[in-house]
Amino acid sequence: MPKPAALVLVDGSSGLQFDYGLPDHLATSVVVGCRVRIPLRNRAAVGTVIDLHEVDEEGFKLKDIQSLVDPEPVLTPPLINLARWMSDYYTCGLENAFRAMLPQAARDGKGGEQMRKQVRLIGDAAELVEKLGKRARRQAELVTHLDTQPKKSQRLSELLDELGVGRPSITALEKAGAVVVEDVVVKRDPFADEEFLQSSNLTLNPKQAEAFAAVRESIEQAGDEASAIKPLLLHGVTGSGKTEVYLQAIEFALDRGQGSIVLVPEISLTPQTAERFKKRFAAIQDQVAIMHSHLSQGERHDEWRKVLRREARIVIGARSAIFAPVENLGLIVVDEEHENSYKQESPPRYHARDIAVVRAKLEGCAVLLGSATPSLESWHNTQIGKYRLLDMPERVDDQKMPLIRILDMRIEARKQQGGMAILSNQLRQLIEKRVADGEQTILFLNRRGFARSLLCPECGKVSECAHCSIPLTFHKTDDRLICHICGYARIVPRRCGECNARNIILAGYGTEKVEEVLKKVFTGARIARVDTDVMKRKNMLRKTLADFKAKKIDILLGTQMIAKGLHFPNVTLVGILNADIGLHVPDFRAGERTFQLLTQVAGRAGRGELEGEVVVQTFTPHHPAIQFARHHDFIGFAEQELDFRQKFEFPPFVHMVMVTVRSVHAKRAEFSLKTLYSRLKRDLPPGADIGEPLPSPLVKSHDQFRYQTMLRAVNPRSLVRHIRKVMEPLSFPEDVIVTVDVDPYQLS
DNA sequence: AGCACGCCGACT
DNA sequence: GTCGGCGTGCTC
Repeated sequence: MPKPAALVLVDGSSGLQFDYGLPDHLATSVVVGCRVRIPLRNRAAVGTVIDLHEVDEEGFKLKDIQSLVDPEPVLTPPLINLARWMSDYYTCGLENAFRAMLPQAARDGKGGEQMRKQVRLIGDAAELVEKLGKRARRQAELVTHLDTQPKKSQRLSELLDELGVGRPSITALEKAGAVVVEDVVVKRDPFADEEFLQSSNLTLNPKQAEAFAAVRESIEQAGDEASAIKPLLLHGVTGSGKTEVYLQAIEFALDRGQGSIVLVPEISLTPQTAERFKKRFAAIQDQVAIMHSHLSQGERHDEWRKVLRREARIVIGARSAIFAPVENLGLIVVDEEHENSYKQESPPRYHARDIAVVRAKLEGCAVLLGSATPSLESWHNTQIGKYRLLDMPERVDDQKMPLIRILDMRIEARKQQGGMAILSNQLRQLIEKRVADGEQTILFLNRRGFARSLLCPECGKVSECAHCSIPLTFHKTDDRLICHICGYARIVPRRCGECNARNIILAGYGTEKVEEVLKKVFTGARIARVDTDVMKRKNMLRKTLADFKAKKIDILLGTQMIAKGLHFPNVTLVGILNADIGLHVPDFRAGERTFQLLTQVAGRAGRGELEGEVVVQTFTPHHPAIQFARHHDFIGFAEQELDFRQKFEFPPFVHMVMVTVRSVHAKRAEFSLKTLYSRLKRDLPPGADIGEPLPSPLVKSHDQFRYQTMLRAVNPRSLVRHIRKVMEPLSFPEDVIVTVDVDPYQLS
């Protein structure tokens, strides 16, 4: 006889799904999306209800759900559908998709408290070792080890890792009463709240009004089941007032009772951004939830709860906020949609902008992507009619775009014989004038440290990281060589490790070196440096930027950190010291990234009454990314770049899937990839192809050797299905890790 | 005999 | 993922 049952996806079980019976007291409260406690074998487990249906008990008896972790469902039906889509598209496993959607605290249902298992020794070590003797060698080792630990206890997972013992050994000791395994609470931070004064809507200029009308229309239409509503791409130059359009669109949705999600890149989610949104909706301040990675577990959980309970209807957040459980969603905004930080580089390797588009489709809501330099993926979609393009080509303040000058550093290098050609004469003169006139300068260099590498002129050896295959960067402040991949640091050698030569050369330059040069050249000027090294100290960044705004600093030198979103009206000169960094990396997106970066940095100039000027120093002045950026010509750049992408079959004309094999043993990684490659190559779906198995451009990282092969296809679904089918029956050695990255952004 | 360890299949 | 069952091989 058929009986009602709940299909439960069990946590941490690599995808097990089982049916469970519904006891009377839970018959009505268990719905799809609930987290439940269930018996599994002889232990207790937690899982997510993914379906309710009827089953015939044949041959076995259904076990009952024991209890609810959370009285309410934590995942809405559209989110479950979204997770299914993700697991299919990214081959990531449904439970991985769910994991991305829920804050950890909500997953374990322990009220936001993070627990960990701790093993503590009770009883006398010497006595126990004596008793265990040589019979239970492993157990004796454990006891001896625990005896040396502070409080005679250690985290279970660490213990297993460090000693290489199995869980059974600990269970045996536990049974014998020699140790106890206990749950320990990890403390969370408190949450501080602020007060915000209401700000009101600004008047929209004609272009903004046009864009807003389109968004409004989209929000209104999205509700109708029948109309497949197009995503909107808002191409608005820096300073064209995109945020005001977002704000009014959110308000419009809110008036209809609909919630909104606004995604911003992690770096732009500064207190100022959050403040702008909180201020606009100050009357309903608690309705704005903020989500980003710098919140503590508890804080994140609190914000997420506010959304779940419908206390917050507007969510502002970084990447993972796309999964906020907003009910009756009206609008999703993805600001700076071209930003690479929307791509998650750990499983599930999703792209939040793409998820936004899919979620909008599933939820039947509007989606608005905004950028001054749209990704070629999104731009292409407007060209083929998949997305609707909205255009805001002018600044709200009617300011002209800054004049951009390109300086050929090849000529400069010839002039400054033997020098490093860091600062051209023209740029130096322009800065001098600004300092004299009391105007401010921003200098941009996307490389931190003092020297890029230490080079031996005798044998050509470069000091490399012990764990990664890249040169170590010399940091003068710390007087250390530091690896920018893994953080490994070592003292600076006086002699070459290879040939013992003494005359080691500092090759290439970074912000530290430039700061030193600037101090020598502009004596008396007030100079500040902004990069992750200086800004490690808390509030240092905020203080430096405040000083700069207060005109206490003449020249601000920095890395990417100063490229985005900052508004300083007194800055009339922006210098890009080396536009070529990042241009010659083995990545088909190198040109696109450089164009985006140059445009963004240039946008820092002339934001006030005074006109701005931008100087770009480069060794490749004719590169299209540089030339089009110079003329503020996004469309021109997109056209030529798309030509190139089409000709060489790169995204957005195909989808790519990167298969990477990692291992501490180079040979094993290489061999495993070759095996995998030969199997992937058989029966490739039509239209798909696979590249040679090769060492990754960064062949060694964090002590692991990496080998990769790139697959491409117009239709990613069939390709991913093929990869999944090939990999399923395959097992690799324990120390070999295989990853599949769909639509990868990191190619090294 | 008692224990460690590796392999394998089941878990509703 | 994790547990239990089973076979093997080692030590007492």
